[in-house]
Amino acid sequence: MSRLTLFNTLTGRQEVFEPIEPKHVRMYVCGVTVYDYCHIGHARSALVFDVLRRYLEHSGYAVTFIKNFTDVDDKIIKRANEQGVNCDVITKKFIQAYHEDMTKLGIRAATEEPKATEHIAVIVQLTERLINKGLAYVVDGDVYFEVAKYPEYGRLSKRRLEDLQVGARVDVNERKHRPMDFALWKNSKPGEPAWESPWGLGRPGWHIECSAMSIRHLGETFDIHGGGMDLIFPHHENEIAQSCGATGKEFARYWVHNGFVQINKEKMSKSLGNFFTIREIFEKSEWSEEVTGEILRYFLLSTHYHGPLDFSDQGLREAKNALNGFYDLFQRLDESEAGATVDKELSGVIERCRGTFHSRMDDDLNTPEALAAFQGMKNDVNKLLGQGVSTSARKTVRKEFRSLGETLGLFQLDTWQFRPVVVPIGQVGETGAALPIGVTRSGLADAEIEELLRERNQSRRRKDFKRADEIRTLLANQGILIEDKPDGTTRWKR
RNA sequence: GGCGCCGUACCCAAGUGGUAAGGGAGCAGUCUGCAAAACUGCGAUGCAGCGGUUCGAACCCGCUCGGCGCCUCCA
Repeated sequence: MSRLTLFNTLTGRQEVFEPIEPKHVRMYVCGVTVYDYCHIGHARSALVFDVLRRYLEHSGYAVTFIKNFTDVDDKIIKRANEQGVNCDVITKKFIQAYHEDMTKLGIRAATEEPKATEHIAVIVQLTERLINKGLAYVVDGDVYFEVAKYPEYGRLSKRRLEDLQVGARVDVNERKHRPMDFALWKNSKPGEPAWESPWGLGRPGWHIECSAMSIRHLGETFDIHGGGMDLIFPHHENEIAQSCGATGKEFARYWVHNGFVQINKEKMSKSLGNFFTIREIFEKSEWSEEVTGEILRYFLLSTHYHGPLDFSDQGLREAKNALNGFYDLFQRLDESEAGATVDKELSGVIERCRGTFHSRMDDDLNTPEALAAFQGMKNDVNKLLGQGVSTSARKTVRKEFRSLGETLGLFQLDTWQFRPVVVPIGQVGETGAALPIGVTRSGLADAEIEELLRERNQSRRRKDFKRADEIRTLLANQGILIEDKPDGTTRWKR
């Protein structure tokens, strides 16, 4: 087991993580409201918790990971009305889009991905429980949680009720006892999705669904609850009030929140219109889907999850250049060579990287430091490679990058080549159709490249460097980079 | 009005009491027919500013300046 520590928003401190069950972690993360495509901010949040989940598993825990879809909500209804379709047309479409985007990013599906609309009965039960306890009240088919009845309200977001009421916008809903009270159940208007309930036809409020689904899938008390910083208040504060109010037990023990993705130091958001969707970035990328996914992961993990992160093309380019170095090394590791003079030193290098990686990740998932550990191993291996490393030791190194990198979703590709689709010369442009993603640079088939390199090396042997350089230029124009090795052969990459 | 975050080299970014990781870009060198890659070297006497605590502070305390977030839906 690891000695993982996590920054817990609830206590405001970094704490040693100890799950309720020794070898089993139960975590819940607030997913997305499915009314539009996801942007990079959603990607960051999803990635952070994917990495947390993977690292816990890597550390020997079994993890039950629940991530919900909010599929009943004002914004969804609005969007459906605009398009003159049923809500489930909208939600189905964007749930599918979500899965597509996450797959491209290498983010694994959660153990369960429950939907609010499939938990109406549980939501109703929980609401009844709160009414019976005197913590909620019914007004004309609406049900509200009475915040004043939960004395600990504000303990997550460190706010006092009095402070909130001063500057907060006055709620126009006069049916509430107090402005801070929030809806558990909403009386539905005609044309809105509605379910039978003891209070008439209606639909659930936003916060109650997460309490209901997390309790349903993980129990009344579980280990980790996560989401973006913006959910701390009021969403998570309300979840705590509802859940603890209903069960009388602690809800989640560790609250983990990720920082925002920003554009020019401003929060990326729909209202500001300064957001990039995940699919837009993949579409615009000049690299293949796999490579683009890895660039994005490297970029997003190069900043600690708790802080803000400014999204930029330059940042992406730097991530790509950093990754180039790793895959250049992997290519050299694939080449075989006799000699094993420094194999022993190499195992020391691996051990050191492994130790650093774990201690840095244990420290509140310090992924920037973890990446630095990989850089260190890369540099050390590069130095040793010139001194004689056996083929089996090379394989061991590559395997180590792969297994440690798996936690971050990095270093899993066989080749860092920008060509999921090879379009032999002559075929490009004939169809006139737009090229698939990743082949914007077109390319030559492997055999054609090998043939040209054969000719070039013959030229070099004849000292016909003019012809040799012509071929280099020709290949470069097709996006092929070549590197001459000391033994007279040439390696190439796209 | 309340609560909170951030300010480290050209850029990105760790470090949060013991004398500034790492990456990207740049420059110089080794190697090379040339190139690429790799390797070597160079690069903040200083961590927004000013005070204070301390043997010692980027890290703790106070004030100031600048940027941002939440309090309304938001990852």
